[in-house]
Amino acid sequence: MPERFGRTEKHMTIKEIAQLAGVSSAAVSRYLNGGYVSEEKKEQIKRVIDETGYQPSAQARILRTKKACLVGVVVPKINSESISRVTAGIEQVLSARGYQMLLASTDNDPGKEVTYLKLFENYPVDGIILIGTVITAEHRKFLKNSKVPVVVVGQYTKYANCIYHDDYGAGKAMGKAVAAYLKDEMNHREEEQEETQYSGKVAYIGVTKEDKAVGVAREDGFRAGLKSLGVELEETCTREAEFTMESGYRAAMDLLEKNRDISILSCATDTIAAGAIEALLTYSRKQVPEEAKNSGGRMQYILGNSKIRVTGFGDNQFLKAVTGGIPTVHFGYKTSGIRGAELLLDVIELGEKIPVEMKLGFRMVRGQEEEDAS
Amino acid sequence: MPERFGRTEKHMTIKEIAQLAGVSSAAVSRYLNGGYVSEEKKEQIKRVIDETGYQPSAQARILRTKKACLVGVVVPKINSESISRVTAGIEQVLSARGYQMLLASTDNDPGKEVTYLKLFENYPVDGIILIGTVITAEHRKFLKNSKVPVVVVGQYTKYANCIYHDDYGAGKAMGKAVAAYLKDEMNHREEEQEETQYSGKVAYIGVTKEDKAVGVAREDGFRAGLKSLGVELEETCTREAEFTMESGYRAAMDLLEKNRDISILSCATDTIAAGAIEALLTYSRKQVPEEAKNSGGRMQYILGNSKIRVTGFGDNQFLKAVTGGIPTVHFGYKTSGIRGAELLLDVIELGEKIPVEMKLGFRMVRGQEEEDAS
DNA sequence: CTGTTAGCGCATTCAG
DNA sequence: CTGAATGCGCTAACAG
Repeated sequence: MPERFGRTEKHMTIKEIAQLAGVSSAAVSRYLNGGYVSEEKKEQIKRVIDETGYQPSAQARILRTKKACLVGVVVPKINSESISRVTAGIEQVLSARGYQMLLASTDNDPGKEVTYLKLFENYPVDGIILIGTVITAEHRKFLKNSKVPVVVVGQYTKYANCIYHDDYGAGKAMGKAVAAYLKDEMNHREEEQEETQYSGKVAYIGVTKEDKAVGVAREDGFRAGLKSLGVELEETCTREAEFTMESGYRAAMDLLEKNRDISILSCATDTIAAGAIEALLTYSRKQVPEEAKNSGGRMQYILGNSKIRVTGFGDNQFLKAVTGGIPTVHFGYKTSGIRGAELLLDVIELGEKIPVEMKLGFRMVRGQEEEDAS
Repeated sequence: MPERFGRTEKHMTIKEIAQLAGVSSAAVSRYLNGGYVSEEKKEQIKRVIDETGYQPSAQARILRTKKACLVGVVVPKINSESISRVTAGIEQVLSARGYQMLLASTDNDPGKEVTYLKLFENYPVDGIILIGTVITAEHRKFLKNSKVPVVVVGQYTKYANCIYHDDYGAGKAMGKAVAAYLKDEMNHREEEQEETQYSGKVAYIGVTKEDKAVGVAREDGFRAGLKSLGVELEETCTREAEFTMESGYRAAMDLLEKNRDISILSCATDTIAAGAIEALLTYSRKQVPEEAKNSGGRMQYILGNSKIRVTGFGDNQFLKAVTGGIPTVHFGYKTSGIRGAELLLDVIELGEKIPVEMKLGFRMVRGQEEEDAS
């Protein structure tokens, strides 16, 4: 093991390089930035820089030039497929236009969100993208007074350029699909004169109403979709969860314990849906241990005699891969990242002043079993 | 819609604040940093700052103080449970000690890794944590000469403080478990005198050998574990995949098409395993459409007559939730994040010079079915 | 307690 | 083409 690491070569400044090369610091600066330098001196400078491994302090450069070629992205969490899709989109246009991206994760804490926004504001970044969850008064205040341009992705706001998804429309489409499925099942049962009573009851696991997109628009749309086909969502069959699998698991367990006749369990996100699937798996093992054992624990959708279906939102590929896919909604997450970055760069580079609000559409994704049937 | 956003209030400097408050800039600086200021002037300054919404430029402060209370973390990808566990550990100790964390994702491109390391080196961060994949010559050069302290998590290196996992040991344990399972199955078949021939063949989907931890140590350990119980891994039954589900899917499909007698399919990561599960699901639907249909597409582990088991590494909770769990290995990812951050802060704050190499252990996680049996 | 002064490392004038 | 001088916004050291 070596005795110590790093800092073997003293941290050099442009001045020292200039001295070693026998030129002025300005010449070195020009050399670095493509200004006029004679071939002769170029050689000198190059030699010294190679020898010393000198790297100019971006820090100081930015203080001077006010240009970092960097944008900061504030995200609610790191371990999320939807968010990584957004950041992939952002990164794509950023790197194409010579920018780099720095991420700050708030771990679903809106307070931290503002903290990191302020950090970025006073840190050398040219712009900020906020992948929004809730927009509090603090957020609004920040957006109004920010020294650097900000675009908000995933939430509507009138205080900044924003790109959001048609959560209401998506919710409504899902509500209709769920209602249609229920009616269809009922008809089948009737035709086949099955004994088992089929309630056709639907349950919903939502999220905090403070999240206007996922918590409000998506759920309102869902209810509207159900209602349009005459199905009602009973309040005893709704729960509120965090944006985690564990929380979805708990909510689903509670729902299952208190309601024996749920036919379809819709969740506000695919992550929550994953927790719900886990709950069904656990619950069915508890309830019908024999059956579960015989099927190798794979009968997660079978609870007692009635089949419970789970639906989500977000089109999570991991979930689709390992379960075959549940009914869900595909949002253009990557697209929203792309558009968001483009918007931001237009403001940064072109000084675009006209505010933009952009709403992106969606696409229903049918689940495994329905696909098979078609 | 408002006409434009932000920058409504001109960007103020400490000097302007001082002028408005009728004091010196130094007084304002002291006010901001808790130095001596008379009550009277405090009032003045407070008033002006409140009115203007002034926020000091962290940028300039850091240029001066060489202290950012910030650490940069370079990660290979954003959408990963293991990595988010590491960053959660880092964040935990960082925030407890008054630091903030910035992330840079390289999207599995080792070239970008060095780019971002250099970015952080010249930006105001006090230290860097690299969640390592491959350590190239470029990496070593950087680690040797970095102006700021670096700790590497997830890979062994002698050029920096590092914290890594016992991948060899974990691989070996998994190899042994797989071999034991195979022998057990063979015995069962023999006892019950079943017709179906059971090959007991094992396949492995690994990753690039450039990744010394996952690609080399883990696989070498796995082979050693198998061998210790007399099982061999045939070269025709190995594939190399990227660290993605899609890649795991492709590798598994290829394996299944070219080898009809695989009994157990071990994967270098749970993410790859998820792709393999998807492949089994797809493949079995293709091969035995009737069975698959009858079981609602849930018979992903049944291929023809022989049961194929999938194993992974990483103890992915999402996978466990929706599938019930496959045999895998739990690494102390969060712990490595915690220790890594502690190490880094000790170097930053205490100037700790003694190099540290830390190896963390693991824990086997049995899959769903085995748990049931016990 | 306070204001003045001198840089942090760099890029950009402006004379030469 | 080039070097000396100036200042980005802030804090540390000093003298009041």
